[in-house]
Amino acid sequence: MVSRKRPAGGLGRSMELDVTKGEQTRNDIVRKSAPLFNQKGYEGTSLSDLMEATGLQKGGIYRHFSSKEELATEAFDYSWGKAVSGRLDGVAEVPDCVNRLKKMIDNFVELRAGLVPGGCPLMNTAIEADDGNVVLRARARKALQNWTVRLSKITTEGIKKQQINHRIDPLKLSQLIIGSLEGALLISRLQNSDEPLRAIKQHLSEYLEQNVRATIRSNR
Amino acid sequence: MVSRKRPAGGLGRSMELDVTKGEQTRNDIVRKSAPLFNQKGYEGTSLSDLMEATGLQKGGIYRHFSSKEELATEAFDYSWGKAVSGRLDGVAEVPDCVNRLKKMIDNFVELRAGLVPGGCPLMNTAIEADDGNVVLRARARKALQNWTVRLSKITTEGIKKQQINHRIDPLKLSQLIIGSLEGALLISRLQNSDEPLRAIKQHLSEYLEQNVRATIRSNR
DNA sequence: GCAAAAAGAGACCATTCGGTCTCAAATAGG
DNA sequence: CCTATTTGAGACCGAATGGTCTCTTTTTGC
Repeated sequence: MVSRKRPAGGLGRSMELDVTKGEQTRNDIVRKSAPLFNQKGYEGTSLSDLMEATGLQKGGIYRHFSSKEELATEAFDYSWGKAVSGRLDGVAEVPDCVNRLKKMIDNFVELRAGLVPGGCPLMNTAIEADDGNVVLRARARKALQNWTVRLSKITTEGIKKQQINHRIDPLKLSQLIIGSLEGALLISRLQNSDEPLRAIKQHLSEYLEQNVRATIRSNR
Repeated sequence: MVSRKRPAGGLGRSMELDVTKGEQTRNDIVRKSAPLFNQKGYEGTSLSDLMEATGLQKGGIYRHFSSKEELATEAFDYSWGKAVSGRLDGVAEVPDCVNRLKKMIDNFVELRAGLVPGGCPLMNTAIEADDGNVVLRARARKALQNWTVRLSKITTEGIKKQQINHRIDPLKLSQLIIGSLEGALLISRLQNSDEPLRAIKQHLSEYLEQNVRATIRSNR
């Protein structure tokens, strides 16, 4: 494991783009364990669960990860990555910044199922790790931070382009949107109903149009 | 344990209002374990934790509860009861229904700390039990249901008294408020900042005044 | 104050937990 | 093809888990 890996442009035996057997297995472990961690939580997911899901024995798993926590961390990153990319899917293509925010909200509401089994990784991890695992909590914080910044940039751009009211605080707006969506998701999951999510989408949409979008002649 | 309890009006030896030693202990166990469950979760709270918190041995605890789950359930009810009573504190006294909703929101935002250690029991339990413990999940659902109905009644009364726009759907409004508050709480906890909570309070307040309160002459 | 009932301590139990280590099998570079 | 390295199986470990049961101590009603 020194410096002999990745045969450069070698079109050798591997069919999966220069990926060593070990690396492939490692990725598989993360990919297969991510839904488990998201559904059952860090503590709720046992080594036996992971063995069953991956089809490996302990030795096989611990060969690639030094601890359950390390695996859980990477699994969270994997789940979060999927969630974020889903929510931002097609967002960049929308020219108007208010519509871009609305598109993101729409993605959140519509894609919530199927994308990542077990609900929003951020919410799940934030709550479980809140009074416990510091590593995971830090990861969740970073994830939220990252998402917030992404949204804020849209708003900032919108203000610059005079599409968004310049009195709007980008950070606050981002937190408002994220909080509202996460809260509605919580209610929706508990009630087994899409209604709360659709209601918040409607609510935020009206708010964005009425209070966020720059008026034609926004003088004061 | 037949029918010899509670000496009626007997001002006998008990100083705590006719409460048997056993009942007292039982209550103590619930009261002392509730914060633990709310902070560390159901799975995250071990029997040893409970023994330490209550100052009892296993035998002492299991004398009063048949399982950890039974205790956790009662502990949730206890925590939730405290949370609800805190949030509704002084609400009934407010005459105007819109102001009553605002008072409840205010209570939620201001009393969030100190009341119940570990955050909102509903959110915590809902998420941990979502893909696991069915008993606790049912309890969380019921709690949400109860809270929703309480808010809805305020809105319904407001509509009848012509304080609230009759086109408002009480159930949807309740879910909007609850979802927004819970979501903001999640963000606030993760960021260690009150700001998101204060922002949602402001946001909801404006929404209530502009879109929910009945206008003097609400004709269409 | 006494006898009966309730309460609690704590030894004990099987099971599962996360984690380690050895050794055989599979892979990979020359 | 052949050997060095990587990979994975699985026996093993101590600690901790939730739960049971017996026996002493305390409370209780009379």
